[in-house]
Amino acid sequence: MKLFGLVDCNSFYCSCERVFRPELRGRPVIVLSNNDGCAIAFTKEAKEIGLGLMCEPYFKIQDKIKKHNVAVFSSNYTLYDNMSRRVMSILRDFTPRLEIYSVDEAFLEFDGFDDWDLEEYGKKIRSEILHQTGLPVGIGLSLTKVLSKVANKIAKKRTGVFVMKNEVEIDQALRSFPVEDIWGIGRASATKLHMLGIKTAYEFKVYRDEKMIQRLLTKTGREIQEELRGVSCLSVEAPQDKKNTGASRSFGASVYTKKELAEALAEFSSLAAEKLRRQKSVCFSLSAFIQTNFFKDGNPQYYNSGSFNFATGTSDTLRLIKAAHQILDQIYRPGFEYKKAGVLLNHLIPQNQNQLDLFDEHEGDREDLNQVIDLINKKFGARTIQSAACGIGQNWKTVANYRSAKYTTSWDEILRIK
DNA sequence: TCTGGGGTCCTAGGACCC
DNA sequence: TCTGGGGTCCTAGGACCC
Repeated sequence: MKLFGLVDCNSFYCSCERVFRPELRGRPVIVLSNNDGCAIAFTKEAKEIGLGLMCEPYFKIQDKIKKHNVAVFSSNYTLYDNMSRRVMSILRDFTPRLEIYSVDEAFLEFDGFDDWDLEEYGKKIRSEILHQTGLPVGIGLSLTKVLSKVANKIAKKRTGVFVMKNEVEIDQALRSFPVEDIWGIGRASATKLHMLGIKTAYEFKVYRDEKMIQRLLTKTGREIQEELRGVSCLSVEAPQDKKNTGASRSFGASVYTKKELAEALAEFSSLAAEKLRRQKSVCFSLSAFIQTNFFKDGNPQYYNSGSFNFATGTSDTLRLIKAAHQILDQIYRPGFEYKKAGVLLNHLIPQNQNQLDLFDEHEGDREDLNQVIDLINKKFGARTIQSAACGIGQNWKTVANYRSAKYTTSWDEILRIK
């Protein structure tokens, strides 16, 4: 019998911070989004005092933060990525069938483990990760991916591990599981299901009008229903190349000039190009957008975007910057207070399938140059070397007032023990 | 004063072709 | 009044995820 497991780190970002600041144990901790804009991660203690609303603006919760002595961190993705890698590599020791689903979650597939005490095995995985990284995880095991997600949520309320293998156990769990908490059922689908009188996962599972589900929730919803019935539709997937990528940010300060937008777009193009090269792909199209702050009601609003197609696939930073700047020439309008911009790369294919265009007069990709840039930046830190187009002052740069150190990836910032 | 970023999948409908 | 039929490809937009 095949079984699926879902391992998920508890309050991942907060836990990463706490590993290096053990005095914060038992204290509420939150982590803010880019620009310290809103809260995106919360420890149990933070949720207990009424925080925990995803993407609640920081300025709206400041009173609570002061009152309850909440520890606040800017997000430190360098640290979280590195911690994530450590967790995933431990998981790989337990099963070769592993799908890294997000920075803090992985699906595991177990085949031929029928005689094993999976509860015990789960506990072993859990204690190994805790021991080696200091991060607490929850583990759910069941017959399908969707069911393992359910099991995982239940695990978190208990000892950290929960296995449900037979129909009786599963149905009992599903009866008290709200339909809107199922993985893949968002707000819109939940509303539709409620209108059909379906409130719990169990009621969804046994709802017989499958055509109606197909019509209202499309193929995705039907598959979820099957998965609840124990019929596996979703498999554990090997990592695949991204089909799109990009980079976008809100600005730390308001931006008015074309020059600053050009710098920002150059920076985002560089970031996106690095991602492209990391997965050894090239893109055939780049689109760029600029926009004002939509939260400011009184202000005149503006959004525009444009795209640029390449005759041959490219991952060359300078070529991408040039394209982004051409788009900016077309979409920039003076007189607006800009708050956000971004670059998206589309039509990605593997670099080794890229065909050179005989008639292309273009200088082509500076592959050697890009490789050297990537190497230097990897060794000495991001943006050690970059295009001058990205600017020097960068006063639009992301704000991060509460950033912790890069404890695990930078010798300069390594933890000191007195 | 202050409101994130990066993805995937599915479907409907338009454009186009014979 | 009545205005083919069937197929493919592409894109925009919705919904969802962490």
